[in-house]
Amino acid sequence: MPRTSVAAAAPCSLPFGPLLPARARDAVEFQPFFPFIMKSAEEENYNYASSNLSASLSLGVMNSSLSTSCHGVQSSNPIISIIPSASNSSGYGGNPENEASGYYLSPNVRPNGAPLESPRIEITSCLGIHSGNNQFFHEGDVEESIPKRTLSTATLNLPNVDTYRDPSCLSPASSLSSRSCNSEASSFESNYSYPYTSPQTSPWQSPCVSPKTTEPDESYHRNMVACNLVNSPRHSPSTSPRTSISEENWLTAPNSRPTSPFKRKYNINGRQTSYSPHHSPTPSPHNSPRVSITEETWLGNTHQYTNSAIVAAINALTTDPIDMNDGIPIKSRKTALDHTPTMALKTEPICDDHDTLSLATDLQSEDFYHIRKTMSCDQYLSVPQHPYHWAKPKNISPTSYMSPSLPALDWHLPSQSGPYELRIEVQPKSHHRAHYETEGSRGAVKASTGGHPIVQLHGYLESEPLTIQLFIGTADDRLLRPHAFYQVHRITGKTVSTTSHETIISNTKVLEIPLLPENSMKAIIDCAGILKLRNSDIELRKGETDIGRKNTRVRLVFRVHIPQANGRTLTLQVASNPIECSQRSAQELPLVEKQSIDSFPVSGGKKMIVTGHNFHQDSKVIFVEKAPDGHHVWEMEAKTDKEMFKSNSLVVEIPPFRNQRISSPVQVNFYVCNGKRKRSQYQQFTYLPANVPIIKTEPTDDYESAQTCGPMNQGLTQLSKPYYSQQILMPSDPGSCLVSGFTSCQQRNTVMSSSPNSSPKLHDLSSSSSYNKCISNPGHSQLGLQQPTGGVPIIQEVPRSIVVHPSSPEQSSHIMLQPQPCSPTHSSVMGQQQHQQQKVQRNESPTTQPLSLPELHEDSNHNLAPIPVTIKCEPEELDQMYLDDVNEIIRNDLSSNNVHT
DNA sequence: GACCTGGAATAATGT
DNA sequence: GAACATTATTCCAGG
Repeated sequence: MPRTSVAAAAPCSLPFGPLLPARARDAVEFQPFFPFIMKSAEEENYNYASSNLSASLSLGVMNSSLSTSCHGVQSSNPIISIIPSASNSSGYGGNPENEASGYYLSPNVRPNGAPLESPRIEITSCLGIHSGNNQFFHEGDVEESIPKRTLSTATLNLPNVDTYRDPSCLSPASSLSSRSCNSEASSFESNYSYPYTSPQTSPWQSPCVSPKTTEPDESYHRNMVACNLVNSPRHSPSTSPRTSISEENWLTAPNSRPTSPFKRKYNINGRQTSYSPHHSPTPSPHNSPRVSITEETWLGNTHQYTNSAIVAAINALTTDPIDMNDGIPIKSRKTALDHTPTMALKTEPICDDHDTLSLATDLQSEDFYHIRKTMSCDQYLSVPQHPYHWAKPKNISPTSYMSPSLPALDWHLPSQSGPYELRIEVQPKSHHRAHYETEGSRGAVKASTGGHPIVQLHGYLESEPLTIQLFIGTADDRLLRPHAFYQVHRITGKTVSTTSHETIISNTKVLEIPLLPENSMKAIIDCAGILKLRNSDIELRKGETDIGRKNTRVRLVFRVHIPQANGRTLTLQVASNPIECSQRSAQELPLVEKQSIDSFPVSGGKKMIVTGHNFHQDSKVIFVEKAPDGHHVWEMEAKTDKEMFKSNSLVVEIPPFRNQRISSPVQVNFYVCNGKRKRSQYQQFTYLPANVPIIKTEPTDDYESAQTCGPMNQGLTQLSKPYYSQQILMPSDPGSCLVSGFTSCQQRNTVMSSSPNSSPKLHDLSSSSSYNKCISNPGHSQLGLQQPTGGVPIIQEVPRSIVVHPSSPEQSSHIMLQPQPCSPTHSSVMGQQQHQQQKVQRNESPTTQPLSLPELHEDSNHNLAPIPVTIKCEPEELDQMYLDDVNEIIRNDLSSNNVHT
């Protein structure tokens, strides 16, 4: 691990990964999946007085001792402070429709009476550096705020740069494209300068991959905590110390087709089971969020993404501009600036923030130059003015400034908050052949209707234009994040009507598209193509553990940052339906886009219309029920109506389910098969009990929710799975369900942590995505069993009980088994949590207290029927007993996990 | 001439 | 390890 020396009180955004003791980092809790509200200046200043970066914590997954210890960090390291989280009655997991305020990091009460916010990451950073790619950054604000922060004091000395670089990553197979990342040409193409020596500014990956680690076993244990946090190479904006030109020239002939750097073996879940000697010495690839996506692994593997939410948040805090272009080959940035001035290539990573680049591109030249003068780093060049004047913010408070910390690209955000909703009005086509760097553009992504995708922001009534950010995200229903092997490609030309603008954020190209009130805040996305990066290039990136092979589905991810009157910024995000990007798949594989019915009683018999592509007359539709280990418990070919066959639609008769007596919905899958190895992805389908509602405690509402709400439906379905040792009722947000505008069955993934591979004791942070998607991405709604530490509760299986870990008390109110308020006759989970919340509030307990849920009984015959939930009303004084007991269990779990992970 | 598009050759990789 | 199948990447040609 590289050593860093940091000016003690330097108010600069510094990556705290290697600086922060592992325990502290472990304890840091993020909430990356809710509308991101940037802090007001007042709040910033409050924290600034004590720390540069303060991470408010609520230890949903950590024991309290960690929390305590973390406080020590504050004194030992001025970079980090952990601020206990106060209670907040409105958390993030609430109904996005009626609890808009819940999305805000609303100030509560600090110990001294000052407002205290709910758990989050606070970055108090040097302004200029952290203006981020925020086009609302206003010059006036700059002048007001900059003097408060000593920009020039920010230093980050990272000696041993060479040793920090992992020699194993000096790839003999690095290609021209990778080389181009650091070439002058690339900087010319991208408007930016991309200094070469990234590793020293990329501490995030280091805990796991540091080549200085010479004793794997020892380092393994020593770094495991850190690795849990930083295991995602994707989250390291500097994961790739690109091989230099000389290195590559030495070892490879230009233009030779590179061989894949890793020939990997995968187990049934697509996990990597053997490692190339070139691979970075990351201790546990199983922690990697990057696993190949295969037919077998398409279904939930969210347990693999442990702590990815935290990593995502770390990524958001990362302030590394150095190799943000790393991994973006030359051509991927080619379109950015045919008309831009040549730029110098500077390598001093003085101003250590990738957001600066965004800032550079977002600001008009004048503003930017002004800021540049203020900043100590001047290696960034201006961007010529665009015909569209990238939006400036309203004149906010003179003392306010835009927070540096726009949410990282792999944070999960909702599509709706309060009056605002970001919606994809026209979805892209399910196929788009991405182009390689060696090819010419293959044009913009089109809509299935023939036009182009359309995105619209609803509820925005201001006159200020906004900007939509677009990047290419993963399409598997794990944590949505930027796709490692695809980048958005800016399309220009006379056929393109939409202005766009490229920037790069943490290795990811982002297209910025104006969202104008005169266009009803609607943008036609006719300027976005998709570039395919060579697998070998990406896989060679340091720390990259995902593979590109068969990982050819992407989503368009749109974001909008909405300035709020209080100076904060609300960020909404929505992702498109998956897009298959391979040529072959586009020609051969059947692809299901829609189905007319998501669920039906076990008797079956009803006709279901499946629409998609590449259907044949002899296409088969197979219904399967899968065990967590992937084995097919049941498989049945559905009858298809040959006469009604079309290449883009099939009429299928829903087969009867194998068990006609289920008492709760059962989720199965189906796929279209055109022959051997030519299958569509799995689609979800839910068999409903023949007659009875399932949840007796709240039969009507729950049942209806199950019927009408995809995520809830899935959640209930999961409950019915016989694989659970405990039946778990999923918390669900009915509000988010109401938001759902697309069929949940569009997605095929079932987020199930019930897999035998997923330890029930592990808090799978990444599974947040599922819950989050329930909120933010109706088209891909999923419901996970656990929630990350971030804004929503985590359900953790413990022996004989179910524990809910709200990451902070304020979020507990969103743990709901049913939409309606609990009645006194059955103190529902929500009711208990409210008790807890109130108690915690009274006690001003800053840390998360796990909450006890009523015990659920294992289905005795393992036959799909959980015993109806009976929720016993406990005396209020038992709450603390529960808390204590559960805390103890969690401590034990965590300590054992830390040892065994 | 640049871009877009479809097709296919060929290498790499997996079974 | 060979044969075959599948996938990735590059190349070509036409619009």
